Amino acid sequence: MAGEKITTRAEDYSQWYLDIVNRAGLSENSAVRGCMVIKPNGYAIWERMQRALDRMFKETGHVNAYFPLFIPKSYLAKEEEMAEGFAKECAVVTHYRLKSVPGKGIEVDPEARLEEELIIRPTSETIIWNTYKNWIQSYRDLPLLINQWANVVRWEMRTRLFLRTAEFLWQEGHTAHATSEEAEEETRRMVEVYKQFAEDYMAMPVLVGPKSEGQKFPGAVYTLCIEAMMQDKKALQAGTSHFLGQNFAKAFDVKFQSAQGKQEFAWATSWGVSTRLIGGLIMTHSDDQGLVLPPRLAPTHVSIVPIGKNDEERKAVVEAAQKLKAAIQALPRDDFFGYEPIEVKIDTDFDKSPGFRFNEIELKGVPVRVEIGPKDLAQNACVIGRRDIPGKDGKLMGIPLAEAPARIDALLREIQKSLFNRAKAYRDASLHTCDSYAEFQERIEKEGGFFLCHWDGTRETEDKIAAETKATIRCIPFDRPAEPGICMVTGKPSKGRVVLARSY
RNA sequence: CGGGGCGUAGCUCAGCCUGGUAGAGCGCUUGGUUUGGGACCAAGAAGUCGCAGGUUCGAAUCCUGUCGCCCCGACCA
Repeated sequence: MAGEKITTRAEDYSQWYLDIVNRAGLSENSAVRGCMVIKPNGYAIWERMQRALDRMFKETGHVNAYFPLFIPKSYLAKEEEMAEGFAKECAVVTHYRLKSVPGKGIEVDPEARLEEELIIRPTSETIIWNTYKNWIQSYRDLPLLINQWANVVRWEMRTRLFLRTAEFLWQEGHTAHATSEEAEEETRRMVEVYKQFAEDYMAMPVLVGPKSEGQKFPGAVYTLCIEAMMQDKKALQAGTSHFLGQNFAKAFDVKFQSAQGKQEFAWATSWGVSTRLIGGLIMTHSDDQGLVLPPRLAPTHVSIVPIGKNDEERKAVVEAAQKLKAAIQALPRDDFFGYEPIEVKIDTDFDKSPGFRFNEIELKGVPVRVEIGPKDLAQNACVIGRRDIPGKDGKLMGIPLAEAPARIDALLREIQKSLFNRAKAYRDASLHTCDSYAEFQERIEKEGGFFLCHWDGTRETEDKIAAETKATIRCIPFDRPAEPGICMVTGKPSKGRVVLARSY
């Protein structure tokens, strides 16, 4: 396995993605169809994401709680649109006991059929609003701002590691408010939190805005999203925030008494991001050498590679590496790394050649690599390599060891910025304005990308475009120019441009 | 659920057409030599050939069934 190069993006983009996931040890397919095992290297990235997001949720007034995995089947039926949207992909629990059958092993005990079948949550609105009914009586109980970190199951027909799996990890925020305005504010606030997380931590530029009617969450009045462009120019829905109106309050009879003494239904939002973000992270930054991680989400920030031929040399370079590690970790901490120390690993695997070790570290996406060999030590220096410029090109030679910690600290911040800038330049270069449907059809096929086009706002036209081009309306960006025009398909009036793209 | 492909060592795969002792490369283990961009030598461990049945003196190989995986399509807030 080691020693082999990964498939290049130009050769086969899907295979490249799978190679990165495999070789960087992020996840693998499990014995259960459609379900992945998240391996330690992959889970460490998720933990970093969780930490940053959780802090942002707390800062906006939310608290965590936990609701059950199982949902009575009848709950799903209470909100009609949701039932319709999710019915086709629900796993159902029908029995609560097995029995041992001599000669046949273990079988489901037919005597142990559940009176009411349970579905495994595809999302938790129903069980949560059923609970909120008991929690909300007065306007003084509002707003209720709750988040949960959980797993959900959606029985997908075709799965891809991280991007679409039958079971995945996510967070789902579920809030209740006294007024429509407050709930809409919350919906907007949380999509902005997602944007900030995507751009500041993942270094992944996103478009922000509502989904079209055809693409919104079932049960929502409207859905806001962040939408990112991958390196193959396909779109990835990276996070969604839904304004649910009073749909769930009505379905579960959640009323409160207002200050004026009236009984009113509560207003709801829900919002979520998932382990899919890891797929987005990979496809935004990684290259043909392997994974590239933005420093703020990298589990290891710096790998030090001591180089030496014999015990005497090795002892000296390892000592220098340890001293450097201590000096880096003693740097003052700030918000950039969440007030945590810079993570430094020392790679003492002298049995492998230095070249092999450099390549392995690049493959794993570590942002900064430091090389310390006898030649460096002779002049009290080291070599610093940056992952965003792989190979020898990114090496800074002869950095004095005394200066190295400060240089590394600055470099990590620079890499974070440069990854974002590079991704944004790439995205912007493939963000086109297009007024002719014929031109759109040709370009979406030949070059791909995001296309800002006029659309008449109807479901029929959206469906027609999807059927003919496999492209969907990804987002109606908030910052689109207020520029009325005519729909490129039907010639009917359009209020402004929407973003069309093929997507994951 | 339709169309195509594939199940042989941890991984990638050859062997199957034309039945006759289970193979290679990588990885792994041990020992030695190496080490500044994917080192080398030697020895070694490792496989119910997806599963079940059938044909045959004899099946990885032929036949039937079955399970699983991958790709394309349908589906996907």
